[in-house]
Amino acid sequence: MTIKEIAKRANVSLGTVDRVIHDRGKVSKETKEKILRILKEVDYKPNFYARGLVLNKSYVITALVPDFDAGEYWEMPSRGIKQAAKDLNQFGIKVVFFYFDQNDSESFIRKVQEVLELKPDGVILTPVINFEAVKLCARLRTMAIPFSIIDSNIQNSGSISFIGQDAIQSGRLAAKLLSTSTGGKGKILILSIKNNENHNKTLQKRSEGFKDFLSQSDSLQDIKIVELNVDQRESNWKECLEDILVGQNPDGIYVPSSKVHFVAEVLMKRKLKIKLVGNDLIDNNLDFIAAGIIDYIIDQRPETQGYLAVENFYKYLVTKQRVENDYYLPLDIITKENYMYYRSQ
Amino acid sequence: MTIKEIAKRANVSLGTVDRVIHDRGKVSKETKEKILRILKEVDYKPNFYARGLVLNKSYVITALVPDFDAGEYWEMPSRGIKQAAKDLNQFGIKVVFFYFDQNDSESFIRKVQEVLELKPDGVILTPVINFEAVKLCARLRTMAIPFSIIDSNIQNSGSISFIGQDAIQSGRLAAKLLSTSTGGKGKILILSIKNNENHNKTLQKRSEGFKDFLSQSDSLQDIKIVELNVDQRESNWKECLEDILVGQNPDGIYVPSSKVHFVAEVLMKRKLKIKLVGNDLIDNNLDFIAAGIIDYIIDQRPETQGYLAVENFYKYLVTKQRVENDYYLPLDIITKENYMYYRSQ
DNA sequence: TTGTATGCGTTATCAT
DNA sequence: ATGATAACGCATACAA
Repeated sequence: MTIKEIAKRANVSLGTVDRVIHDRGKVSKETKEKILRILKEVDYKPNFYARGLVLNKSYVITALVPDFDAGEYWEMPSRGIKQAAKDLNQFGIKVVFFYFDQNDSESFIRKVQEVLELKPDGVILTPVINFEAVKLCARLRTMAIPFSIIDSNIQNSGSISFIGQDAIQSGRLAAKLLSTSTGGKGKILILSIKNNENHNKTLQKRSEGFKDFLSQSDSLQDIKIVELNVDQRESNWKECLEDILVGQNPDGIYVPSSKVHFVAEVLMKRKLKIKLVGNDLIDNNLDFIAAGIIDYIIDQRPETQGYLAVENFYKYLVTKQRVENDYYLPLDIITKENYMYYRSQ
Repeated sequence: MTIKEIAKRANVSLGTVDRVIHDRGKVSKETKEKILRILKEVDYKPNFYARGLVLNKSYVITALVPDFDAGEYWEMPSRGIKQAAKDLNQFGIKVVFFYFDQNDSESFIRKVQEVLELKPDGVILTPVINFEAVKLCARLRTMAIPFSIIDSNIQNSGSISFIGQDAIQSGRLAAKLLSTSTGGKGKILILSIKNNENHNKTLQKRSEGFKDFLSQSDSLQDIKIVELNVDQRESNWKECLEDILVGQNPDGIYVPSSKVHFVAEVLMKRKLKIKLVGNDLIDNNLDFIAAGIIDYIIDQRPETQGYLAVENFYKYLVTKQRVENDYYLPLDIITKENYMYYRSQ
């Protein structure tokens, strides 16, 4: 059903119908009501193609994400964002990337400046440098630029959506898998590998969930937990790591981040048979999952997170649909027997 | 870059450019080459909206799937297909469902007749009634109607794509999870619940993969496997099931289908603590996963399968993109700690 | 308050 | 072999 046909039905011109549809006023009450009635009756849906053609708008979305080396975690959201940019290009969606150094607040602040100068139609941001990210949210609100947050959330940020993970539940899940693997007993090591003070919120929540799970289960009271950190800013951190693993010799290890491959490396080299659970099916972890050195990876689809963030803007800006506020992605359990079907979804 | 602009560059009218783009001939060799060169130079991409508007085509896709009661497996693919039909409606994609009784070949044959009479632009089919499905593929090929297969595959069918699961690997994965849960030892029961002779190909492959995994692992040679069937066509099959479970009293049970909830029911009722692994996060299994009665569910995203099948036709028919031939979906591992994020993806 | 005309980019048809 | 033009449905500027 087209506007023209509706106009004919209502005995008015299509201009009048259009004014009613867009609520531009200048229509008498009676005709407005009549047209509204017909519109509802025929369940009028504007022709997507005609609408897109005449509007011919394009939208610039900026993606403010940490830079990365190949194989690292932040490559994944970037991939998803790029793929979505490609798929949605025909609808006028353009994505401009701004990469910052996650260990350097100043670099984030500089990139924020560049983003704001661009006056984009939407911003995708990652709250890795939390304090500055919160400030950015406030500025975007006053500038009336819609934004969405991926990875981890900022409460009451005013974003159109959050797309990410439930980090606490991720930790609980890890605890379930690891404790099952060690037969519900033994010594378990929670090993955090950090390289700055900024983005350990997620690590912290995962550890919390992990411990919570073990403490709440009556049958797992025999498990002994040891919590240790390794700081990548120390020059000898790799030796530290090795010393810890050999010295502690636990039955299971949980690394609440994508850096589990560093541990896997040591286990392989030293031929240590220790159950190992970590996060994120990044390239660096892939071989260790395939070899069974890492027993389980918990993955929250970072690629999909990036993709959905862009797609959400498409829905929000182009099709004017409402978008979900909070979008928690599934916590995928990945192991030697199913990892091969998890790449490039 | 529009056709008009390209025409100006080439000093011809836009009609000529159009003839070159669509290779309709009636263009001199020199001008054709010149235009082709410019087209490549500017990387011309037709405006999606204008194209859609002027073509104004609509496509009818038929979905030939088994009927179901609420909460059963086949509800999932149907849901995905419906969702895709809704999302892609604006692009002229219309889906017509034909539900058949999976225990009655005749009903399938009747529905096939109806499908063919409709002369659809595409067919989505499920090879549950394998023999008849193979015949249908042949007829669709001669009628030049593109079709795609979901769930389980038919070799060399000539489909534009297959979207489904790797059933053997699914069985292997189940074996890994269940054997880990029983501590790598004990008695394990493979329990198939059937109600016809048609669709046990998937069950068979899963069982095969399951046994294969156990036999190939040196450390799992202590595990004793018992294989049993329950036939739902017997009036007293529920009692049979109960007798088996109580009589065998195994350490772990693998039900290679979505019907694992029937076993879970008995375990709950009889308060039996037996490790249980099955397939498909259908509504009927949901409460048992939440309660921890079912330890692991392996799910191959049946909803996504349906969605992708329709989306593939959109790509194939509307945007004329190439589509993937074989599309194996990830084997998701679902358990008490992560099931809540797997519904309505 | 209402109606009309123009254009968006592509396709397809009709003249030349 | 080439060019001109109408049509798709919608949005909008402008005329009445």
